[in-house]
Amino acid sequence: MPSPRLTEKRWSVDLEKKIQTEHSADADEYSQRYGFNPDSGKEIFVIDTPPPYPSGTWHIGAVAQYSMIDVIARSQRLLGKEVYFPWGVDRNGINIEFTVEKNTKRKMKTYERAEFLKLCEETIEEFTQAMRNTARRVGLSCDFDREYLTDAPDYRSVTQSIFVELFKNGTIVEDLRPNIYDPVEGTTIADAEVERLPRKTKLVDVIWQLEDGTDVVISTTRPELICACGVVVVHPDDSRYSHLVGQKIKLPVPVSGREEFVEIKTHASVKSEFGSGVLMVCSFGDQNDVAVFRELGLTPFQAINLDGCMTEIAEQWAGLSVIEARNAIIEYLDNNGQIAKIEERDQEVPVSERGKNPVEIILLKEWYVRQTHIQGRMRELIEKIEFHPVRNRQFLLDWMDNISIDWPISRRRWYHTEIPIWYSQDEQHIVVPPPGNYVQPWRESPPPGSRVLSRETREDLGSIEEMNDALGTLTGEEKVFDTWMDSSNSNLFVSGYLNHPEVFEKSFPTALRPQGKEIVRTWLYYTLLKSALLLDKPGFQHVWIDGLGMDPWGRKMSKSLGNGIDADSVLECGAGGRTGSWKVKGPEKTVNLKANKIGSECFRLWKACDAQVGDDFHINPEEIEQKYFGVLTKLFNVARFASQFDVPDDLDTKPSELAIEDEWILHEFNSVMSEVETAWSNLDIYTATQALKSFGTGILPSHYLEMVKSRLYDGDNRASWTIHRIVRDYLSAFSPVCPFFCHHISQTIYGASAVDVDRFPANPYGDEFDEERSHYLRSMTNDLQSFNGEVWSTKKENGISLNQPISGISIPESITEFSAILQSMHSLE
RNA sequence: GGGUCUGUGGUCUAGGGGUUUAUGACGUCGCCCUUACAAGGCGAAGAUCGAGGGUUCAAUUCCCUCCGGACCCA
Repeated sequence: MPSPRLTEKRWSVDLEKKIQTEHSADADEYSQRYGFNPDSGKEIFVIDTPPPYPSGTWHIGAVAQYSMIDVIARSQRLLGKEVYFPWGVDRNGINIEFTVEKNTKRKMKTYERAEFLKLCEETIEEFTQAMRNTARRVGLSCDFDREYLTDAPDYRSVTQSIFVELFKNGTIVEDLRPNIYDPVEGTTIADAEVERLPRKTKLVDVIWQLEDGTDVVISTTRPELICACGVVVVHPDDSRYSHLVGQKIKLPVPVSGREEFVEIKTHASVKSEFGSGVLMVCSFGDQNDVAVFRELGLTPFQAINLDGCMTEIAEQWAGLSVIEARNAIIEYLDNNGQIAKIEERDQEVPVSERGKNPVEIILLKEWYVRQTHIQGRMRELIEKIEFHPVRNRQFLLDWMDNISIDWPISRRRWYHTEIPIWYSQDEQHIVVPPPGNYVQPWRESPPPGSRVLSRETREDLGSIEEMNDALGTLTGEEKVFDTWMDSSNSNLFVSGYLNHPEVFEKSFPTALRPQGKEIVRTWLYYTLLKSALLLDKPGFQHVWIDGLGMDPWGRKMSKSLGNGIDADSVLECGAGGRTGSWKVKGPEKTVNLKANKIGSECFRLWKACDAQVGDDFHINPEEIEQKYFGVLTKLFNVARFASQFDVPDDLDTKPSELAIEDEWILHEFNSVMSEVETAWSNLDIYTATQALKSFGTGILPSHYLEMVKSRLYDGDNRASWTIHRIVRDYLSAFSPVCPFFCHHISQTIYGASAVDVDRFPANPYGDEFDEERSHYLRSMTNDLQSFNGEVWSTKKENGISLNQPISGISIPESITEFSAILQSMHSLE
């Protein structure tokens, strides 16, 4: 073999790492390659990448998903778009507060606020650095120079400006409403942040009495809320109780500062078969209570305070925690003979997603984004968005069907974006900063140019400088925003809203929102809501919703199950002679998975080939290696083989007199390439990668290369033109999936990197492309393949080695045009 | 408990009323060092298309029920 230009014997993870290091070594070269240049004149394609939340480890499923977003970014560049692939990190939120609390064994509220914020910032920066490394390692072609952090002043100022904008247009309101509240963490949370855990609860049948002394049994799991009971209801069709309706019933425990009788009414929400079929409605046991209070126009009581303790109306139980009060009241009722029965029940208790604390519904003055009024319009706007896969649009629509209350956006936490408001002394006015300022009202005065608004009418009354005297002492708002208030601006931020209006003009609606399906109800929904409220636009052109990474048995990966797989261990598997080994808890026993070499290219190839977008995918490192490392080896060898033959000077101009087998493979290649181009345009990674993989490991090496080997060795430059043209263009088309692999090979053989190609490779026939001729040649493919297979197996059966001559085999009529080459290929006699 | 999605050889996947004796890949088994590649080649075995009903001349495909998984909700 003449010496190949590609000198490495094989593809390896060490080679991959070397290429990767060189690739990011020169920062200028890197940003030339992957940076966003809005003035390039190309069509702009902005990707609203999901800013990951740094928590110490980056979930391998998320990394896999992210690498596919990179495939999209790179394929869009290949198609000639000006791609902005941002690198953002979501760093606001209660998670990092918990981490700091855990690390220092001190609760947040025992700190000075500023001191605590500093601890959070330092801790999250460490986690962020680990994440940046993984992002580079998996080959993300993000514009790392423009990294955005959601806790940085530039990002937070956008969140704050958008809040002011929405306040002015009437979409943000302040109100005293029932809110879901986590008493342990001391903050309001949104519907979307509540989850349910199974617990044992006591269902208590309490004996109440009517005015005339008749006993009525009412079942409840929350006897401590009797003091907040506003009405007792039965089902309108329940004949057992119809005589009760309209009567008054006495609360079975002493209360303070309220009427001790309530009326009995009917309500359709009562489940007659539950307990005794008589229901006490309290402010607020659950969402249904809230609804009943609203429908019947009752005035709610405040039974639980911000610390999760009973208020004054609970009489002698005031000041006790909810649980203490429950036990004490059960005991009290029992001593008075007012308990008919107590039953242990399994119940799903609503808890906060982050703190896992049972939540309460209490009345609080909070800030809200109005959303119920705009659902219809949002549906119209969503119609204009293309979903990938189409069926995942349903997740969004289902969630929207369930929206019945506004979105509470204020939180009583610290490491979040502050609500940018100061209140005047008489509380009638509010002061908001001018756009472009990040403010911290809990420790700062309003910046110059701040505006004074009427708290009630939102009317702009003038600047702070003009109004200063009328305001008195200002009080800064201490509350902060729900983190989704920040992250739901990501598409606006990366598209240039407020900061780069001329870019925003060209790039909104944002070209693509890629994300996982588990955050449709939050990130996707809230982002679309913002776009609708602010701009009355759809927010995105495409939404790409991927499935989740599961363990090898299809279960969710979690710490408690012990079935997690660390992303870095897979990416580094095979580097520096290290192999990978994973102990993963399976459904029956712990399994030890082993692999010798994976790396980023193999990992990306696996995800691109093995899972359709939207389907959950099983992550098994053994399988990734077994199925896909060999593909890289094969492709590498094809290129290495080609690289021993001189590269023609002009690969762009097709020689006029090609042999029929050259023509044939070019047409086969063309047809694959047009399928790939279409697939890349449709964000269809699976189809593009599959098509390339099967051509590159199948028909190209097994049939074409075998046919033309001798011509190549003989220095036939039509054959070498054909193979080099195909390899070069193939690498370009494949570069989105395995960028370092393709970069290295193309750079070595052709002196130009496949990752820099910004036009999808052209059909070598150009204007002379003859559809009929193409069809005619490709119609012979099957016969060629089976003829070759037949010769190979016949030789084998007869113990003839493949390079020895064989006689008595005739070439089928359908492929007689290939007679000459087939004869020499197989040494037919 | 409800909604949405999903279930194809050991594993992963294609297809989506008849052209299917179900595609391809990996793995398994047998044979072969063949001048890029044993990280290769040739060949073989392996699936009542989750289970049960129904619609139809015909179901892996459509419908229903159930079972398993995922996501979401009460």
